[in-house]
Amino acid sequence: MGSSWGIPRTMAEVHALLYIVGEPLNTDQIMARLSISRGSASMSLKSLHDWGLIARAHRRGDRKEYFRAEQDVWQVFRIITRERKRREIDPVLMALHECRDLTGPRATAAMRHRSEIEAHNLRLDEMIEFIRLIDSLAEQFVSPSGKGLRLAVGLLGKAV
Amino acid sequence: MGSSWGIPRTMAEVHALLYIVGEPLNTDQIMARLSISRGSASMSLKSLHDWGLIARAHRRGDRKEYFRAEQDVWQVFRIITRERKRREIDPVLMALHECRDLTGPRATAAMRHRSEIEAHNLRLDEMIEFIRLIDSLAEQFVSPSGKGLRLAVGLLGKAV
DNA sequence: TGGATATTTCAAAATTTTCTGAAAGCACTG
DNA sequence: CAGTGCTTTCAGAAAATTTTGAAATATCCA
Repeated sequence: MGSSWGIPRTMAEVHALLYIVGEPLNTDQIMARLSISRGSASMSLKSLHDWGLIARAHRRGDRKEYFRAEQDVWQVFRIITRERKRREIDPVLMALHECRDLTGPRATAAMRHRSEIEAHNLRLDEMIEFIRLIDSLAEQFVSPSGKGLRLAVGLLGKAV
Repeated sequence: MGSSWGIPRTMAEVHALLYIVGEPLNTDQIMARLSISRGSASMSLKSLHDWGLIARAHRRGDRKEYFRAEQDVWQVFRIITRERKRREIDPVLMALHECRDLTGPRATAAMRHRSEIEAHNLRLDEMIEFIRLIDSLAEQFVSPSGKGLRLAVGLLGKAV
């Protein structure tokens, strides 16, 4: 599933395994089950943990680290959305602002190509405004309260 | 921008160029401007055209084909969302259904691991239901009427 | 602290994705 | 229907991404 979601294949597989198995597994179990290398397993687990999709767990009498996957699909979706927003929207907004700064009032002092620059700026502003909207929409979806997404589904369902 | 959006770099650049320039360009102009090969330009233009992000245009007295980019950011977003839904949600739904079929009533006839299979099925059903919701949400966003997205932004803005 | 076990790192290898450029294909014109 | 100009195709090249595996590092416990 995750491979079409912009997530490395192995990382997606590790998460899928932990999600489906439901109970905590350790690195060796994961390696064996998925036929992947130790390095790969370690990296995938680290990423998944950074994202918050899995939690460390320990068994007493066992020094190995075990990992358990978040089980709530809504929460999983929220986490993935947050990450995608971070990767796909935030940098774009920053880039747009940088572009805008380059042709701001100060930069147009040269007064050459004035109207052309202004046309570009209009277009840029329109785009910045738009991405801002999408950004705040995404923000709602990932809000920790968790209300945004359910609300959207509910509202749009009715609004059809 | 588009490179973090799951779109090939060159394709994104071609679209950006056409969008920013605003007026139609032909293949040679695009090649020159972006320093890319003819094949690459042709393929990118084909994809963009398939998506509906650019339209063919002709100048009289000129046999070359010109391309003009869709100028409305909302429409651009809708098109990209439609494509991403097609690539990221639809196949997942199909895969989930396939999985579900494998462990459906017929398959459990063997009666072994019965409860384990049922637990998996519950999980699977939960996920299918969830992805269905997301899918219909996306459907609203890409609806040709174009109301879905604006509505969502409006509603959620108020709902904060 | 030493030794044993578990985890992380990272350069090189494998894989996947994307681009190139030459050749084939098409369509118009004389 | 041959010539010209433009577009598309696709096998191989290049680039980007991901994985491996062994060495380095960290952790635990006697």
